[in-house]
Amino acid sequence: MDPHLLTTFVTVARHGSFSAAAAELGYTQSAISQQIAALEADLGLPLLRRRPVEPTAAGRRLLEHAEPLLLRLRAARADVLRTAAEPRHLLRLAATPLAVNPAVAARLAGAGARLPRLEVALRTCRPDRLAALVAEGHADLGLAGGIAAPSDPLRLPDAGPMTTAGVTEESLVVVLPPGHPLAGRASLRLADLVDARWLQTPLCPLARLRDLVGDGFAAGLEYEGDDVHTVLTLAAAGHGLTLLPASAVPAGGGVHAVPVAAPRLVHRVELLHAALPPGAAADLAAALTG
Amino acid sequence: MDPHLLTTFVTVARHGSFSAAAAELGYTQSAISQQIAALEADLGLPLLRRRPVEPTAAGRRLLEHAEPLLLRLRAARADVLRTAAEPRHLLRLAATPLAVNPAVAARLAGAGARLPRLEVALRTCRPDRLAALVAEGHADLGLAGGIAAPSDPLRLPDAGPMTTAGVTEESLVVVLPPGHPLAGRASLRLADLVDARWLQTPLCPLARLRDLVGDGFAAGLEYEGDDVHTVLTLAAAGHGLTLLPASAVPAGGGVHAVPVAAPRLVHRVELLHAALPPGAAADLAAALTG
DNA sequence: TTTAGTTACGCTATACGTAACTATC
DNA sequence: GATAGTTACGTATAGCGTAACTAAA
Repeated sequence: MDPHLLTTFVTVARHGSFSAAAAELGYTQSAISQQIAALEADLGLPLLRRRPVEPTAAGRRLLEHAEPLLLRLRAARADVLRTAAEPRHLLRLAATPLAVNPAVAARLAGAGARLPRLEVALRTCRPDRLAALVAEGHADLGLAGGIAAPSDPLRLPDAGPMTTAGVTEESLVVVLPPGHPLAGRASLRLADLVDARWLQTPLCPLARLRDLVGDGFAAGLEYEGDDVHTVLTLAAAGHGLTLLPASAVPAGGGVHAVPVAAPRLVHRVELLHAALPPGAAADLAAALTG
Repeated sequence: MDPHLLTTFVTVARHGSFSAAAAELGYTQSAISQQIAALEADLGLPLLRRRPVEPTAAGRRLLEHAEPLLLRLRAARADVLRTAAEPRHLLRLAATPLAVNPAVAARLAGAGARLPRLEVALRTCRPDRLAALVAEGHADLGLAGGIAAPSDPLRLPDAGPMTTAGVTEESLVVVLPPGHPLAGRASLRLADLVDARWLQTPLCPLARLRDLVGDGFAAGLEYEGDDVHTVLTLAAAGHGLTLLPASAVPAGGGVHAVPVAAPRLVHRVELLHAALPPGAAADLAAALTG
């Protein structure tokens, strides 16, 4: 269970090919073969079927573990190295697109005005990747947005010890295409929409909805990106329903936004960070959460 | 960041000695010295100060990561091996002491009556160790008890992908020593007790209370075991207050049990398991959750 | 001076690449 | 027969133990 072998294993599984993995990792194909053999010998189980290369049942199980394991390993290394890192003048802020809502943007602007020496680089990413970005040290601060019950914390992928703090909570709306029979309603109950077709997006993962509401929420179209505009366009074209914070749906933007009456859910934004680098990071964090 | 070196590092840190770690791990002291040196060279940072042996700031940071990392590694191995394990006739059930409450015990008895071929070995352990026990495959099923808001899941230490299902929820009482001024009350608000002295026990961790209620809850005496009787005895002797499910406090047992009015909290029991071994395990799980 | 971690050095086992082999499409 | 993974084998090196060394109590 050497992480080195684990990395090789996930690479082979991803490519479905020893040779391709060898090329990516800078080894010969023979070395990859030997590494996989070593891993299989260690566990005493075949992990891959050959020709075509695909994981066995045990291999699939291992894949589920390997990715988060390797992530945590990288996170641990990054965290330890951070304790000895140079002070940075530039603060790297990563956020999910919906996390930068009007309230958060205003606080950011306020902090920028009050802290003239603060330099912030902002990038957005999918919610499911944000924690990894912060944990691995590619961002100093993370603003994660997600769906949760009021004042409940978000369920973030576990990437090691991290500090989280609630920032804002905003009510959710169901995004309906024009002409939808329910478009005129003042509010909607999600329980009445479990049988509708929904967009599967990282911004509103259906698995999370099933978790919070119950079974149903069949996926219409799956969109793997994190762009709100694209989601709105897809929703307007009737590919499926989705849930967004009210402020993210423009008035008269071709879709109808109907508030969610039950269950009580919000779009919650949380600030997360590992050890903060010295400097303005703590000030910015205070400005965002305070 | 080889797990092998990580294991050596945590062992050395725990013992505060290279030689003691060498003895435990079956190496020479020289090998340990070389392993620590290799780890420090890999990270480019000193992790331990010598004579006396104690972790540096970076070392302390690494220790926080290393334990859960190694746990997950063992859990991954156990989980993969489980896919090829022989069917077991004996089902190993691990539970926190408070998880085996009257309702759960009755369901267990019912399952035993309906499934004559079911053989169950039950062991108890501290709540914070239960997830690890199940993840590492030392138990097939786990019954975890803990304090949570009603219908909220427990916060279990993350030891990899695991299935959880709620089993029971029971109201909580404050355990007061005889003669306590509040003993006569019909109910109590925890917010009024934040300044009292509390028992620090794995069954009712004060960190969790601070999380759910707010600051305060100073620790009187810390008890590291998982024995309910001991906790009751300590509470009766006035070492501090604690929270227990109502069914765990015997009537006329030398202590007063006063229901908690606010915030709304319960003692929740959850069933957790990784991949279930073939056989009666699924039946028992169904009997407990159904 | 004793105790405890480090360094030098030799040995072995591991892990890689080259190249020959083999099985599958 | 071409493609792709395996096996054999030679070499480099990483990791351990023995033993000599060094620094702190």
